[in-house]
Amino acid sequence: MTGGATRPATERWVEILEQAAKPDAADMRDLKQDRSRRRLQDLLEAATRIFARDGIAKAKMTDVAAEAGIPVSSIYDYFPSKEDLAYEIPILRLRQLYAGFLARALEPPTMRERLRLFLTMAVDCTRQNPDWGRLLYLEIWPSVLIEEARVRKAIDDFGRIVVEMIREGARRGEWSAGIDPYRTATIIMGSLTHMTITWLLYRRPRDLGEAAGPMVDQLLALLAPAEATTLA
Amino acid sequence: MTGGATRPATERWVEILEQAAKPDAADMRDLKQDRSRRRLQDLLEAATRIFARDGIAKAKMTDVAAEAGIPVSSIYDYFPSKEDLAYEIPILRLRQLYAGFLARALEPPTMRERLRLFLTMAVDCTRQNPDWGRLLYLEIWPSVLIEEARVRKAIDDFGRIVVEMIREGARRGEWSAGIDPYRTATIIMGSLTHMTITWLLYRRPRDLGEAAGPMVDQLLALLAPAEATTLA
Amino acid sequence: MTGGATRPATERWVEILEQAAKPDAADMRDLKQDRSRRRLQDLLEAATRIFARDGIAKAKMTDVAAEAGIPVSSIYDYFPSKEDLAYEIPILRLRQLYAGFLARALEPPTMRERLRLFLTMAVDCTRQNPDWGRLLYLEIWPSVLIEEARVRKAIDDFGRIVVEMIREGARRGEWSAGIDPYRTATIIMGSLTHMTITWLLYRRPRDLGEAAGPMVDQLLALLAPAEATTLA
Amino acid sequence: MTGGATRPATERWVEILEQAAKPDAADMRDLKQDRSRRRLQDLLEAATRIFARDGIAKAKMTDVAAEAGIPVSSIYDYFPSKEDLAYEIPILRLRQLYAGFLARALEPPTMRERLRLFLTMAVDCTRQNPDWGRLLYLEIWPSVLIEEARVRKAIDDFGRIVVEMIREGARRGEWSAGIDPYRTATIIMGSLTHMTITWLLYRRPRDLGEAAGPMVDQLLALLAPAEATTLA
DNA sequence: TATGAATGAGTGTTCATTCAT
DNA sequence: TATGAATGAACACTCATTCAT
Repeated sequence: MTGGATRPATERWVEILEQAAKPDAADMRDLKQDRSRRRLQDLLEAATRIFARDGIAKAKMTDVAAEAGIPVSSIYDYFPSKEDLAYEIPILRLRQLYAGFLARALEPPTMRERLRLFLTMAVDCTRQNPDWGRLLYLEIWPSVLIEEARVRKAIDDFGRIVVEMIREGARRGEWSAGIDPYRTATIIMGSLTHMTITWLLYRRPRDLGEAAGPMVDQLLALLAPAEATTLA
Repeated sequence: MTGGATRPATERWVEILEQAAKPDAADMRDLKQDRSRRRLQDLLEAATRIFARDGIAKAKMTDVAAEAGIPVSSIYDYFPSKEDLAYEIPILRLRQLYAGFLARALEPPTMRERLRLFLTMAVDCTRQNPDWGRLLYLEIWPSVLIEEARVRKAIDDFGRIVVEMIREGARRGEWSAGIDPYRTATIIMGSLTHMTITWLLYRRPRDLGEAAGPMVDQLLALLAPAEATTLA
Repeated sequence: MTGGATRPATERWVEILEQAAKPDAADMRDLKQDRSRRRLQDLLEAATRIFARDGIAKAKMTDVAAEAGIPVSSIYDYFPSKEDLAYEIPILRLRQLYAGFLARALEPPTMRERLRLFLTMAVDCTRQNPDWGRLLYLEIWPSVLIEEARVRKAIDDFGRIVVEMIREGARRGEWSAGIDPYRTATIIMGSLTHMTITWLLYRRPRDLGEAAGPMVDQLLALLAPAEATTLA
Repeated sequence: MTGGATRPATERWVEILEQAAKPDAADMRDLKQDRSRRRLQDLLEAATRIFARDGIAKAKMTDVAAEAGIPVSSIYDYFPSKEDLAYEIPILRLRQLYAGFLARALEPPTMRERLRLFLTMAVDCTRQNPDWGRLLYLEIWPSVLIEEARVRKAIDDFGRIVVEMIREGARRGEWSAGIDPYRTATIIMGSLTHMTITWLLYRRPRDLGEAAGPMVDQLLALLAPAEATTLA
């Protein structure tokens, strides 16, 4: 279990993480032009702001275009529809999150610390870009309508990674193998999501980053060390 | 339990609950006609289905009317706008939930059991009417746009009640007074919400009601008995 | 002047006046009930106010009913449509004007004085009830759409009476027979109408009644005495 | 005539006329495209016809669009609302009238002739485009509802110009300084308006242009030469 | 007669998307 | 590639009028 140096990076959670961090075919396009890349960047940022402010359904392409400082029709050079534009945003940034975590995931020696790092980075992602958080947590994630595979996958990857990290931790004996990884993942993710949404809607707690620490601690405490498990 | 028979029903959580269960002025209107009441009922149910299916922003009043079997213009006899119609739905049903819990809240002897009852009833509410759940959890609750006071209040009441019940439990010594009621409430509500949303979107776990029990158990275990406390 | 006692009341202008002052078949109805008459009165007054304020096309029956303090559907007991209600108002009041003038028309000895009386009474009619004036001058009279015979007739009667009075004055030798009665009537009526409309729209001149006197004087001066005519 | 050749063109009536003939900021827009200009022209003409026929309030945008041969939504590329479209019509054409008069206003040597020219041109404007006349005289001018500054101003300019021309004539001694310019202007404008409206509604007199001459003559006769004045 | 309730036909306006240049 | 201009398909909401009671 405890993994010697010989074990290749084939732990399930790393596999999922690596694949989640990898750009997919659909994104390989427009690396061509330079101005084009900048415009795309502007566009995505503008769209994030507008969608976060008005909601995807009510947001107007004119507003997005104006915010980005480009003509409306140019948006259609990059995305085939308003929804596609909206969906691309969480996909890209979640990929950044996954890539960022991948780069540092093996630094901490324990799964507990790695999980803490992942969750903290996720909360930070929203804290640093609340508009993106609003878009993800208030528009995309709960949307009845979004069935587009790529978005769903990007979002679901989060859960998968957490579940697999919990499993790996159990495998390594960092906590009891009796723990239900799904339920625990639900508690961890649900709690952080709820805290994040509350912050997005009411700005409470004032400082999301500050509040995240103790919350994560308490959540990780659910993963009691194997020998001491009392409440699993 | 501490309280003697003399303690009047002025515990904070009961106060909030009572007031949350009370119909407000805006609803006192058309109890008059009988046919009218039926139509209103039909309308609300139809609207719940349509809004759950298409989302509020994309739902068409014609669809709602058709589903309810009434002319579009009749909807406007009851509600001034599509949004008002949509918002009324969670308000009414949450009130029912609060009223239902109020009726049974004092049956269990401990706050722990009362909290379990409340949470179970809440989950059941969605299980029995998934369309309503979709409307509440996927459309209304996270909506960036909804600032209408009555909806926000009805939703926030849920959190207030949970927080105050946790406080009351601590006061009674059922668990440690050191527990942070807000964080604990966030964990409890976030976890259940997350589970519910997952069920609504993916029908996993298959049986929400069955999964709720263990989840609630585990969440209530966070409210560990105040070990050294003898008051409990 | 000329007219001896033997001349029967068959002067053309009197004929037209008498017939214009007579209620027509369509009005003979509802003299029945007493409450009904009162309601009708209220209704007409309320309608005058609302139509004057919002214009006939934009005025709402609900507003009229509310202003009159009766249910909307009751309006339809009296008038078959919004337009009919609107048109009845000038018809009735113009008839009052004609009847009022008829009662006093023979008091002054000369046609000049009679004409002055008629014109003054007409201006007074608006001054005393500006809402009615707005309805007549700004809505009904110029309306492209109104072709209903009764309204057109009631309005045209005014012109006919003026024209015939001018003719009668010429016949009597009060002014030159060379005067074109149509053109003169146009000048007289146009000038007064223009003054009235200006007053209705801008409240200038401040005091319509006061301004009417000199205006009527100047207009009647157009009807120069036969021997002195210079500008006919 | 008082002024020698040195008198600059600062006579009040010329000032007003010049400013009334000048396009305002709001019209400077889309002179760009060529096709666009043609479409706008078509649109304005179509709208004139439809509004003249049905009245502004009852006219349908679909009808206007169909008449213009363009899609409804294209109308909104030019005007923000039905009313704005309707109001622009008299504004534009009155400006043309003012500009046309400005170009020829100084040809006749006397104010009397200039006034005659102005009034004749105004009547001609309606005669050549009766639909426009209907819109102006039967819909816009008397409308209770129109308070839009630009329309009111365009219309009021007419009165201002007439008043100032009368004043200038008195100043030059073409007629008595004792004449009340407002009342005289009211008579002149009211008479012509009344004649015009009668023509629009009943096509009487048959030939408006023919009837206008004698009418203008008679009206200008009100401006009797200042008897003792020899300058005139 | 009186009226609350019901309704259908109507309409101005919006906006994502397309396409000629 | 870039974009201004054009457009069709929608849609929430209104309101005069009707009618059962």
